[in-house]
Amino acid sequence: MSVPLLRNAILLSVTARIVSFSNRTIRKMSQTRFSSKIQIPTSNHKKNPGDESCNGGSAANIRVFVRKKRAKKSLEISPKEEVKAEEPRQQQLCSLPDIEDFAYGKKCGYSYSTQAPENWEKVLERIRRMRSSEDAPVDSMGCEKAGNSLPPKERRFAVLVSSLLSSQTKDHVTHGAIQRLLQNGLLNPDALDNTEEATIKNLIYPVGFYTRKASNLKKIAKICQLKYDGDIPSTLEDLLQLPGIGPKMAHLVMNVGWEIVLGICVDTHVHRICNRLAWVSRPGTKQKTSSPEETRESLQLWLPKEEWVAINPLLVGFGQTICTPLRPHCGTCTVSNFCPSAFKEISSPSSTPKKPRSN
DNA sequence: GTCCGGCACA
DNA sequence: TGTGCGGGAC
Repeated sequence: MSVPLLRNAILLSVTARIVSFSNRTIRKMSQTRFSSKIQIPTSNHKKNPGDESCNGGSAANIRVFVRKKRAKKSLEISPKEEVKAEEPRQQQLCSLPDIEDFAYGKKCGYSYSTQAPENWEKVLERIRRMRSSEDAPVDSMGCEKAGNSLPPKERRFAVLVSSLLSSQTKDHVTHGAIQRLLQNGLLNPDALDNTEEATIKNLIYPVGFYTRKASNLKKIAKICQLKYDGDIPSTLEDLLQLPGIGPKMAHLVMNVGWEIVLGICVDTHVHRICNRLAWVSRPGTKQKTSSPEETRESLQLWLPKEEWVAINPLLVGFGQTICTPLRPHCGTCTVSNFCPSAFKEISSPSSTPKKPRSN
């Protein structure tokens, strides 16, 4: 399989996590729609690969943006801000390591280990095999094709909304909420902006944290209208300025919405499993990373970029079925002999992996 | 660290 | 019935 094709296939699997395509649809689409070359907006395309002076995708930069975002409590849009947002992107964006550039961390002055852990390829392969039955909730992606049938701009907005609603919410619940928004003509920034928060809240119920999400949706719709001409932000830093969008969701939206891979989407499963496998560590130490962001930063230093997108659905499903947060099923796990944490946490009395909840 | 909020599971 | 799930804001 050629590299672009492989990339498309990988991209598809993560797309599925968000917009919940059926597996059959994915297989079908990988032969059709995505067989063409991925289009990358020129404004976002990466700059000089060797330029380490600016690192748009680094955790350090993301933390700066998150800090800025938090400092900016109430998000008011003014023409002044709009001008500010137009700062040269060249200064904000920059390249991430090439696949072969494992020494990237050193180049950036980080003290993370850039050494790939022993046997990582074997471990990934075995996890892939364990996951081949596709019995994890992440694989049973309802049927949400709504976003997919929309024009690009609306599809991107649907991806953003899906991401926001999906956190800590079962896939079918997210799907239901998206469907209701769609049926009511609210899956676009203009309509959402002109809708009562209470209405949005009722429509998205019972997704997790629906009150806050309804409020965030309305704010996001307004921002998209005023600053992005009804589209979604096209850079990581702009996405991070949206209320309710943190590093994890921002990377997911970049990957799925814009089809640009700037970083690994690290959620709680990826964070937990990478630490259990000792694949990541705090800078200059062998201690576990303390946050998903730290995990992302550490993982990106050695994991080949080809794996950046695929790693999320792979480990999420693995984390849902076998390497569960509580009582991991080390007895049935085929990588336990490579895992320094195996059998060190209280295991479930039965060795049969149970069907966990979605997401 | 706590809170958000429904829900699955021990 | 209590608890943990999980990303983001504070």
